[in-house]
Amino acid sequence: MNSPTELRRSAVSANRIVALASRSELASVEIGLNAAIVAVANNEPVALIIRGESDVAGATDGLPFGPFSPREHRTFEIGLRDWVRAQTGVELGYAEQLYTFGDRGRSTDPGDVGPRVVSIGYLALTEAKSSFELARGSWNSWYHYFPWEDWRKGRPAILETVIEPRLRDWASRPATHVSSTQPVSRQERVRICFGFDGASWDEEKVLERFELLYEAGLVDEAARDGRDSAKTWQERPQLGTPMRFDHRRILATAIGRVRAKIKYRPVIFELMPSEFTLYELQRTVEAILGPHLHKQNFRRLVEGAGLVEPTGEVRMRTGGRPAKLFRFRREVLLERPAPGVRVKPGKS
Amino acid sequence: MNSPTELRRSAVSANRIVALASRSELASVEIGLNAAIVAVANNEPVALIIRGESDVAGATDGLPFGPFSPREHRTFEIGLRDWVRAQTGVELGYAEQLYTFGDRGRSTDPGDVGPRVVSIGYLALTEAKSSFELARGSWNSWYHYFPWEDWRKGRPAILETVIEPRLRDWASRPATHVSSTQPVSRQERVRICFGFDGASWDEEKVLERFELLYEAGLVDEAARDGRDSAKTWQERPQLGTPMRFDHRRILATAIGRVRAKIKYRPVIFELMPSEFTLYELQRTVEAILGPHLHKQNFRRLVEGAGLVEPTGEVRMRTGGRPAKLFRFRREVLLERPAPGVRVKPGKS
DNA sequence: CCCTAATATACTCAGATTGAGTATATGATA
DNA sequence: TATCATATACTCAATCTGAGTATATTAGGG
Repeated sequence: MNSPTELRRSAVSANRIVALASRSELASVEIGLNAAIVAVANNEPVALIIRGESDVAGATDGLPFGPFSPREHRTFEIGLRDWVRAQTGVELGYAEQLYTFGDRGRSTDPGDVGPRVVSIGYLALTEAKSSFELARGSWNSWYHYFPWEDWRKGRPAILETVIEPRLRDWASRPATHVSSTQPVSRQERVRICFGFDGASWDEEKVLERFELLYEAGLVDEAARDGRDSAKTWQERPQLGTPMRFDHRRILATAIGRVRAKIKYRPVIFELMPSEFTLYELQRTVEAILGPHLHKQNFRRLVEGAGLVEPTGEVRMRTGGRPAKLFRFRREVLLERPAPGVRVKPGKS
Repeated sequence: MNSPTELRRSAVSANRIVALASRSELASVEIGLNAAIVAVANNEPVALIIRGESDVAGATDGLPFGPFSPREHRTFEIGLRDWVRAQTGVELGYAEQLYTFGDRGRSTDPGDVGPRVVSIGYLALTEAKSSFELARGSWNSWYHYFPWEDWRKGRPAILETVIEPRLRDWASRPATHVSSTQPVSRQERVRICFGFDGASWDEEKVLERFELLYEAGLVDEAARDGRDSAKTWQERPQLGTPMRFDHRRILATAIGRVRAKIKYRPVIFELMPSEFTLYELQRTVEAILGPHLHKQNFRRLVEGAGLVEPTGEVRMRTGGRPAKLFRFRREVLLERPAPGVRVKPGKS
């Protein structure tokens, strides 16, 4: 088995396909880089938001956006760091590519067949500096844009009062396009994504939830893009602050990715100062993940995994017994395959 | 906190940045879609390979590659499925975006400043059909391209005999560019990626390992791209079959992603026929992950997680007691947040 | 100066999960 | 019908995990 059985009748060589790629129909694509720059400030998870002119639907907020110029930059990431620094004054720590967005019908101009902007979304993590140090933009809470993701005070009321009834309504209507590639019913998708009927809430499904609200026409972007589903609502509540272009979708992707990532990579420390107490670390994790964690077990986990080491110092005036200060043990990266904050929600 | 503190002095609006994106320096980027189409045939993990004309270094093998034409396709994925079907006759099951590759110096033509091809890599999983059903291309074993990843018969000898001495040599030489963004020494990277000095082997680090070999100039692609490190070797062994463009890098990314993914999503069933025995399932998982698993615990895990249900039928002529046939229980998707084959290697 | 509130840190314990073993069932084959 | 080879079932100890109680150490009020 596994012997290469290249079929000789394949007349079209890969070379010809590459040649195809040079034809004009392809040259009309433009590439932009979008950065979801995430930080935690005062236990609030924030993203760096640039306010621009209103789009046709009145949205002003957007993510930092920069052109990718092949001549200047050897890689996407170098380009990204460059213009983020130039535009906002922020020096990115950790950065990873998220997703490349290129769907038609996501732009402001739904019918366009002209040059399309393909945007490569990046997730970047950084320590929250004071807003006054920003050359441009501001740190806004995630939950400004995704109020239904904010579980820090328990299940957000907006789920019961607004989202659930409308999504159930939408799910009960027949799908416009019955597609065979979609084996799961609307009902089931709604149930799983939003944890209705006793299904559990998966904090990582941020994008799936946003996509569902978009499909159902319940977010402003759907109306702006002229989706039919948006027209079926008599009056539509505003679910979170809308963003320009498809930036809210990119931010949703970023939030989902961070929430998943801190569980298996020690990226949480990108958001922390160099020295911190274990409780500060826990609060930061909670800011990202949502519900509170069991304090004692969190400590056991973090220390047991060798993620941190005490500096020897303590922090006074904590309101009680002084807290030991810790720093990130970079060496874990060399010791364990995938060290992360593998936490599960608990009591207290 | 978290009140939007947009600074008024930000004169450059996001709109102007978007306008920038329309300038000619950006219009010169072309987009291609690459698919790493993965299957398992006779317990061998394979990818669909297209053989084309030799590149300057003599590499002929490549991944299926197709242009992305914005006019024709609403989304990348639709475009991908379309030309994969047209080119190879394969109907893709599961597909997910992997990564967008755009580094300069990765192309055949290192000094180019002209139009750059940005390729969006996709991972697709499919049930292995007979090679004769392929309109074009052939199913080749992964390990053809990455022999050091094949741990099915224990640690591959090539690691000891060829890779380790050369990587140690390379690691002991000073880095050409001492970069502050690279806090980990060459020695440490080599140790962690390849599991030397008692470090554990992480089967997911496929890309990291390939990148390291590339940096060290030990794979043919590095010589082709004119990397200095490749010139330092008197005679260079061929480490795996080279591929055209940066397709081996894309394939490495794909392998790493599948290996990670089957642990937390039930994608393994995309590679299986609709009915199978538990041992067949285990063999497929082993083909993807490498070392063998503990049989009894594997069964307990898979059944316990509700991933499969018996069909009631049995498969005779297994060489012993007949094996029950199972099918994938699609309902798990609706029950558990992230069901996958969370397996760890074991004995027997 | 001592008591109390508040927080940090330490220890305990039962139930669940996991690694790894042994035992039994059953068809194919000689 | 004995034996082989494989499938399947059961067992058990070690570890991990969720969740609780107990103790230490400061700040601040009287």
